[in-house]
Formats: sequence, structure tokens, C-alpha cells
Amino acid sequence: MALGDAILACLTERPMTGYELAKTFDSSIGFFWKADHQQIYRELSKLRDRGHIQGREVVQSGKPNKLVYTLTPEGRTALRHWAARPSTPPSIKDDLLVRLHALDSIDVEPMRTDLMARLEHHRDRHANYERILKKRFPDGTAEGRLDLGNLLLLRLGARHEQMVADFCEEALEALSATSGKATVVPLEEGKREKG
Amino acid sequence: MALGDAILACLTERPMTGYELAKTFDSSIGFFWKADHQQIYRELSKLRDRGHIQGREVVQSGKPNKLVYTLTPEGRTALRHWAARPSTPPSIKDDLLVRLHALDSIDVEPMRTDLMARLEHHRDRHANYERILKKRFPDGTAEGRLDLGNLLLLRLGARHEQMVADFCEEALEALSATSGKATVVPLEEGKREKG
DNA sequence: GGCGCATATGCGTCAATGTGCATATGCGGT
DNA sequence: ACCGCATATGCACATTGACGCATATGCGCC
Repeated sequence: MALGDAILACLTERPMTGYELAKTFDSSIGFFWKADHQQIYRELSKLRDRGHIQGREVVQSGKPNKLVYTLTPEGRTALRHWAARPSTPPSIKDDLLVRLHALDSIDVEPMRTDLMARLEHHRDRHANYERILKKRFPDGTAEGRLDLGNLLLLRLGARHEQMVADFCEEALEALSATSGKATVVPLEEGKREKG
Repeated sequence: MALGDAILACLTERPMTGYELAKTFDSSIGFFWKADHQQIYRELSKLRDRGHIQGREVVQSGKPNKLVYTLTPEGRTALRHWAARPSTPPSIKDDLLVRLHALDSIDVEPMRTDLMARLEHHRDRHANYERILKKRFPDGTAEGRLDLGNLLLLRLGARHEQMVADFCEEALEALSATSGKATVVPLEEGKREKG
């Protein structure tokens, strides 16, 4: 039940609707955690049933009415209880790693293409973190406890992306050295499976 | 369908039984990917139904007979097809990050305890990666394509653990500076929820 | 002789997650 | 008039994952 707690954590900042939460999960927290709107609405219903959050309907014209969710005292307590439990270190579970493990049984060219795309992706995200860091923490220090948490969060994100980007570069270099050496028969076009 | 492909990737090395795969997922690949034996057996059944792997029963005395699974040509092709698709960058999804985001609504002491445990955990893993690297790649270079993949894999693992460990240290330092400042009422004993 | 352990495979259930589809409406473009 | 888009919420289904439990047997320990 981690997504529920992530939502509670978001609601400590300010009351939000499911729609807003979905957008939040598309930016700030969402850099670390992916969740689409259905997942969030479902979790919101559960949290409401448990009494951890309270919904207040706001009538709107031209748009559907919205439900603004607020943390209840029970919700705050639940969040604190959850945060007091030891965390479980997550595993990485990146397709890239599995492919590396079977590197001599797969085709190098798609792997190189993928590594290049990933390199760009992680560089973009890194730049994004750095941009936000410069904007929110120009002098690299935080004042309150909330700010401290977000500063640390952004720093971790930046470092992580930096590290993965470096890794992609290194892997590409290493692959260049052996490229075309033991390449298997190319895949026939039109036979590739899709996601 | 990523676990299935991870299993196919493992079977490129050598034929294995479900039991052996479970142990593999507890060590080498398992550093990045957690899967218990039930999950693996279920996935093996699916892969067998698809014709990606072939089971050969080996009669044993004293122990239950074992099923040694081998990659079929179809399985190899499926793995190559899968590896030719672009990978999706995974999200981090670490409880620690959620807690940091809500840092001013939770208790610091359990957070510090947790960070210390995590620091130890990631240091241990880092040491483990370094140990394996020194043993398998004493001069830091790989010969074949398979070795190259594993070298890169271990290097990524080592760097990742190093980075997270550094982060834990930094977070602990930063928390020390503010500790006891805005601490909320401590949780009552016996009221903590469990996993 | 009973207990736990390693070997070896598997079922059942539930929570978490992912994907597609449904509904309702105003606004701006073609 | 119709289409797509942003706003706003939600159901249904399938897959994946986590957890407990079941079965079968030989071996060493106390």
C-alpha cells in the first residue's frame, strides 16, 4: 500500500483533487513514481473509505464538479505510522540490465539505439532537476524541514540521472569496441513483436 | 511481461530448473530483480505453454524429480525480439523519497533510524559488488560479449549503491542539523502498524 | 524417533498495477 | 456541425506481484 501513502504525503502540502494529484504525479513526485489518473482515483476511494482523507465537492460551471480531498487527522496519523516503519530498499528492475545479462544472445544494433535514447532521456531529466534546483535553491540550502526534504529529493534525482546517463555513455563506448564482431542474423522486418 | 524475459535471459547461460532459477534470482540477477520461487514456477509454466522453453524431467532418487528447462529456438527468437524493443526507463519508487517529500509531517527519529539501516544496507551491497568485480574482472576488462555485459552490470550496481549510500549519509547530516527542532508528539508504543 | 533443513514443484488468494473504455461539458478551430 | 482538447471522475478487466500453504523425501542432529 505504497501509492496510498504517496498520495497522503502529497496532500500534506495542500488539499487537492484527483485531477491535480494526477498532474502532480506527472511532475514533482512523478519523477520518482508513475501513476495514472485511474490508479489515483481508485486509491482515493480506498483512502476515503478508511477515513484517511475527506472529500469536499466544489460546484463548477462549464466543467464537471470537482472533489477536493483533505487529509483528516486520522490520515496524518496513518502517514506518521507508515513513515515510522522501516523502508524496504527497492530493486532496480530495468530492462536494460536484463539485456546486458544476455548481451551475447541479442542484437547489438537495437541495443545501441536504445542506449542512445536512454542517454538522451536521462540527460534531459538531469537537466530538469538541475534547473529546478537552481530555481528553488539558488544557494543550495533549505530553510524549513519541508524544504530540506525537497532539496534532498531533487539532489538524489539529479545524481541518479547523472549516474545512469554516464553509464549509458560508457556502455555505448564499450559496445563500439566490440560492435559487428559476433552479430547474429538480423531480425526480419515485420516480425517484431509489439508492446 | 518482463519477468519472463528475465528468465529467458538467464537460460541463455545454461539450462536450469525452477529451483536453480530461484537461487539465481536470489544472487546475481536478483541484485536487481526480486522474484520468489512461486513467481518463477508460474512464469515457467507460461513460457512452456508458449513454447519458449522446453522442460526435460530428470529422475532423481531421494529428492523429487527435477525439471530442467532449456531455451527453444523460438525462445531465443522471442528474447531477441524483446531485446530489440525500446526499453522503458523505470521509476525509482522508494519509500524514502515519499517520506522526504512529507518530511515536516513525520517523525524524525524513525527516519534517522531508517536512514542508518539503509546506509548500512547499501554499503554492504556496494562492498559485495566490488568484491565480485575484483574476483571476476581483476584488470577491469572483459573478453567476450557476455563478460562485457556482466562487467557493465556489476559496475552499474556498484555505482548505484555507492550513490544511494552517499545520499543516506548526506541526508543524515542534514537531519542532524535540524533534529529536535519541530518534532511532533512521539508515537505511542504498541500502536505502530505492521507490514 | 521426531525436528528442522535442503531439495524440488506447485496451488490459491489477494493486493497492486496497467490498459482500455465511458461519461459530461465548454471552448476554439475548420 | 463536427473534431479535438482540457477539465473532471470513474468502471471493468487482465497482468503482475507478494504471501501463505501443500506435498514429497532423504539426511543429519539431539
